[in-house]
Amino acid sequence: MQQTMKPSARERLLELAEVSVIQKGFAGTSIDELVAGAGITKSGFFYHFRDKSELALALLQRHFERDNEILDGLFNRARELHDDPLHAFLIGLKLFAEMLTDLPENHPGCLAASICYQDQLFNREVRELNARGTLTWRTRFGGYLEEIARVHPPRIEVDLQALADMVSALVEGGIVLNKLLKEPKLLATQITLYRAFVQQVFARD
Amino acid sequence: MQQTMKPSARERLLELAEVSVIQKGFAGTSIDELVAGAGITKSGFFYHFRDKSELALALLQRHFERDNEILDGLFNRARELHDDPLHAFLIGLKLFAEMLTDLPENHPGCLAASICYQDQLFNREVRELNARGTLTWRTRFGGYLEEIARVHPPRIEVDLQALADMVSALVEGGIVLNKLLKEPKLLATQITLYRAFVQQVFARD
DNA sequence: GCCCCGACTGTACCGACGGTATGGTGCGAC
DNA sequence: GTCGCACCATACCGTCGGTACAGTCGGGGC
Repeated sequence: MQQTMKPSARERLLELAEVSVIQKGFAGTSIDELVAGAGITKSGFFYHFRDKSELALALLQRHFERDNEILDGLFNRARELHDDPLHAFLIGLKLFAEMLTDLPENHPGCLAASICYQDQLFNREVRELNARGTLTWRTRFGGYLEEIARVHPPRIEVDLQALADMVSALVEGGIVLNKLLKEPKLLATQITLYRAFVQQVFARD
Repeated sequence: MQQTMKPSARERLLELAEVSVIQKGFAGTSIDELVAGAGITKSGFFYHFRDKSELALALLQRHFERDNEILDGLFNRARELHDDPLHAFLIGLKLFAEMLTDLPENHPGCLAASICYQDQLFNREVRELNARGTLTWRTRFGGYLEEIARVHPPRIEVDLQALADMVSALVEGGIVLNKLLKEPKLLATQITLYRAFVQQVFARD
């Protein structure tokens, strides 16, 4: 009856878990609930995942991959629109802010922080993947900024790595503030502000 | 034997809970563990707190109070050191950054975000207190910035409320990044960067 | 001296949850 | 035809948050 063209139980579990974790947090997402939703039994869950940590791992992995694809898309497109790395980056940030207006919750930062704040629940592997994901952001934005700095020497002295980390911090923090204050535009506004800062740092005039 | 000048079981519970929550998160802090540490029984815990949410409430309240005292101390002292609101604010931010270098974990933002990411565990009261605490920060920094803007008209167009929220976002996000990457200076560096931004926005020349 | 009250203790129990164990089944590939 | 993947079924464990309720002990008021 219910086995039409099922996208495999594992996929269904991940899909359900993603939605639930974003809504209710990882600790608030029970295995029983997931298996009920996926129409399988608890044994089925533990066939696919050794434990809940392994589910978190798979979820994080998926998120980071999608995340990188999206960011690549945005900033590569921005690069096509403008030759100068600074202006391309500013366009990219604008696109990024626009994207964040639309999907304020569906973000890996959400997952990353959620896991970070309950990290005693998870094994080393999960924590390491989480750290690697964050380092990817540092590398990405650090790279953009260094490229910019070579063409446009900064008007004030700034630590470029810190300026790169600021994106991550604002996204993570913005998600928290958004959740607390229920102002969906907040995240986008912060990125826009960051954009203004970058402009101030590098733009001559 | 062990009842010397006991600071009341309730106080002991709060003290233990604070340490444990910061280390292991709220969900990772069990009531059994707390009562064992405080040398009382589970019944004793539920005598003082209706449930775990009420413990969170008390914890948050304590944190926000201390937090406000500390920030008042820093920025009032900064104000004594300089008459101009901009320079006083910049001094205050420097003091703030220095403070964050020392106590990177013992921060209410940590608690606030920890609760925010598991908010299905808590009742409305806790969530509202959490939101109020964040609004306090917005009001505080928004006030400083408006005062500054009256004396130093911004060189670029910025939303002052967003610029105020940026402090909260950077602190919350900085705590997450610090936890993930284990770089204790990260938070202070971000505040220092924010300071540079504020300077760029308002300083003539 | 008595009684009440606040601050607990002690015991027993509940349901939800993560997780383990173990054996069984349907079905497609080879 | 048999191998193994993708599950199912059942039963059970420890931990945790939480409930229920009776009992205890010391101090202050009367």
